[in-house]
Amino acid sequence: MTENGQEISKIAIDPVIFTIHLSKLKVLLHVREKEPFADMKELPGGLLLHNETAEESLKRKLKELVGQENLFFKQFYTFTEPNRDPRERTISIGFVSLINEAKIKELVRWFDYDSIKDLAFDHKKILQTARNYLKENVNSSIVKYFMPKLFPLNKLQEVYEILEERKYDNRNFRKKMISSSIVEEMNQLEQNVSHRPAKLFRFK
Amino acid sequence: MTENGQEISKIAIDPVIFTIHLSKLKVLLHVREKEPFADMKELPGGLLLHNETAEESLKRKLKELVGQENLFFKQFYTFTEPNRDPRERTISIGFVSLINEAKIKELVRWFDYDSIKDLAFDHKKILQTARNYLKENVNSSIVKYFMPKLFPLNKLQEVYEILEERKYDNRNFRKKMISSSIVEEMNQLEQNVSHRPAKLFRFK
DNA sequence: CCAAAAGTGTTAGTAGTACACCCATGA
DNA sequence: TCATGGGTGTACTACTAACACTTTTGG
Repeated sequence: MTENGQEISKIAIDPVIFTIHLSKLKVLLHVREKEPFADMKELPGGLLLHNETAEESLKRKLKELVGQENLFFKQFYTFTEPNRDPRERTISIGFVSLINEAKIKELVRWFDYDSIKDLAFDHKKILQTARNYLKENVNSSIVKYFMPKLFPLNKLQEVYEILEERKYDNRNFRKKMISSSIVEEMNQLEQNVSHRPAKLFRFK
Repeated sequence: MTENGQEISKIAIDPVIFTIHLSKLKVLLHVREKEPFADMKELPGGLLLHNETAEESLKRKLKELVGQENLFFKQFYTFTEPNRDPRERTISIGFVSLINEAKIKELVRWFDYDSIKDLAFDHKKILQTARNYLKENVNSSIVKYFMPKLFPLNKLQEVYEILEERKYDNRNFRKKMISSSIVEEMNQLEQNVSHRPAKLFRFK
């Protein structure tokens, strides 16, 4: 605190990185080694360095975490509770980031969103706010980031359903995607499946 | 800067307070007295105090600025450019806030959004981001904050048109508002107008 | 009686919803 | 031939868009 009562603070970014794997929404978490909250899980955030914007800091973090810096990301809220970090005041800029499972090397640190219990600090609240943001902003340009280049329409439908927590009618869903030119059919079929192979589509 | 390169920063809030007066979108601005940017206009922001969340700080500011603290407000983005304040690092949490013109005592410090030129710091950018946020999030629960308790439907249409920068067909607009139960007719007429008086409505 | 803004209905097109069976493939 | 998921059409409803004239009031 400076002498006139104006606060100075550390600045953190907390990325909530989502992916979909085996029909489940997953989030990247760390296990804390040190106090406070030792052994609890936390979002893989970090502090802003000198001369760095929040977005630059996030990109640095994404590269470190998943080896890539050109993922989708979006600021969704800044958390400013004075005691959210018991050590010293730290405000945290929350980001939602999305990654396609095919780009992930190891799945160890990814946890089912629905099974996540307590997290360190206020990270449970940050996580829920991010989930809510994601749910309210589902559209084809968001969903795109979860999909591989080529995919069957039914996989696309599944991703929409997981993100929005609702069901679509299969016939209506296909009609909508095709007629609104969101996707286009490629001349390829799914391989190595023990049922009728699906036609593959891509985003236009 | 702390010794390991981790940045500490002052934390500001910058409220972009909108109202509509005489069919124009207006914003509350201050004229700076001191350097840097002396005599230029700026958003009426301020620094977070010790033990204060961004939202508490904003409410304190709103009370000071317009005498009320229960206005609509929403965080829309946090600005973190390292040199956005030439004196020392300050990040700013941007808020959109809305007020009905009837609650404003003096209109001196309110400026037409469309006529605002350069502002101090990065406030022009903050202002444009806020305007954009507002435009993309127009709905009846936002528009409500611009309206008095009772209003003619045509005034409501005008507010939608200003916020969204588009026109509505008068007949279709009225049908939609009434049939979707957003508003209800009261048994009162406009007073003291030199033309056919309009029926007054309120939000349900 | 004029100026000013309020108020009113119909039609056509588009988008969304509900619904049940056959198809192609591998095992 | 069976199990598995892929793939298809029609009818109804709801919403959106286009469009022009009459009404009520004060001055």
